[in-house]
Amino acid sequence: MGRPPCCDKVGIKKGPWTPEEDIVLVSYIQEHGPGNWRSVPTNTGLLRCSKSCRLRWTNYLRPGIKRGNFTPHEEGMIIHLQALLGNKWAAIASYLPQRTDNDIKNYWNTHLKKKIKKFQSALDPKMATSSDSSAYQFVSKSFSDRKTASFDINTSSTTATDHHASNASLNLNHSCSTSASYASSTENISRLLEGWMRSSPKAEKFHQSNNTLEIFGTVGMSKGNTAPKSEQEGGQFGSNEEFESILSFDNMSNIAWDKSSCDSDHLHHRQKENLVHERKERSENEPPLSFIENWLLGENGGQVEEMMELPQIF
DNA sequence: AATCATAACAACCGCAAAGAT
DNA sequence: TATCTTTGCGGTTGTTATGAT
Repeated sequence: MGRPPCCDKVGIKKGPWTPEEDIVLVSYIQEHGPGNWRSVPTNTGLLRCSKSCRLRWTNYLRPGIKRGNFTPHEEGMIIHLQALLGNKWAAIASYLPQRTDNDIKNYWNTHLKKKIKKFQSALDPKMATSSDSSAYQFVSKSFSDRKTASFDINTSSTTATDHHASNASLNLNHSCSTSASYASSTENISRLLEGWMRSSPKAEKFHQSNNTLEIFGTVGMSKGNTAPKSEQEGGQFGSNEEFESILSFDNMSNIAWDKSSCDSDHLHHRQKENLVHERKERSENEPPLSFIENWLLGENGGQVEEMMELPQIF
């Protein structure tokens, strides 16, 4: 006999939360702060298990959460980070302000995985069948192999692969569905907490520990890695070779990993440690991923937007 | 208009790590 | 140190909405 589920008690409600339940939960957290979830159902009268309450708060009711409509920038971040970290959704979420791990995970599973698969198919049907190739490896290999493709997800037209084409472009114009109508009501509930988040020391502490860092304006290419000049000329690669030089393993392996490259004052300590830890784990078995790491950890503030637009494969 | 298929995403489950006692 | 409790995480499922036939 296995372990009984946490919510199998008689009278424990499951399924979608109602606005009324949300209000009860938010009101309670507004007063007591998040945490001690075990006592929440008891103290609020909610017929929910503690886990459900925590999840509802974390994924929906918590202030500052952005729902739906992932920007191309965010898509790029997710793809890069997934390639770098794997399915560490919590770690990935820590780099995306206002997004929850659940949201990112769902978006990856329902959107990005398909897009990448489609892109893989367009470039190399054989690679597309290989389930263990990460997006990063795939992209790297593709460009190392000097294969190019034009791919427009928006029109669902995949023009495979003119091997003589000079430019690679993949316009993943996201086609996110509109947010559920109920989402807007949770936004309203979240707004109720804004004043509380500003005024309560307890809430402030919570906010700092949970809210992700606004890294977009603070990281970019490290000093050692010069951004392509075409970036300054409008955010496009001038040639396939230039693009390839950014993405190929050969080039990346020339960039030595150095913990000191993490030393941006702007980067959250935990994020640094996460990446350092991940890096150590991978370093023995895999080629360096220094490019992406430097891109994530570097100091060229304000260039990230441009960087994300440069490799338009994503 | 009805039915079926697919997409999107909210929520649950079980495991593991961290923290408390 | 050992045990118990709490929390966090990732995989998976269930429900609803939307589109196609």
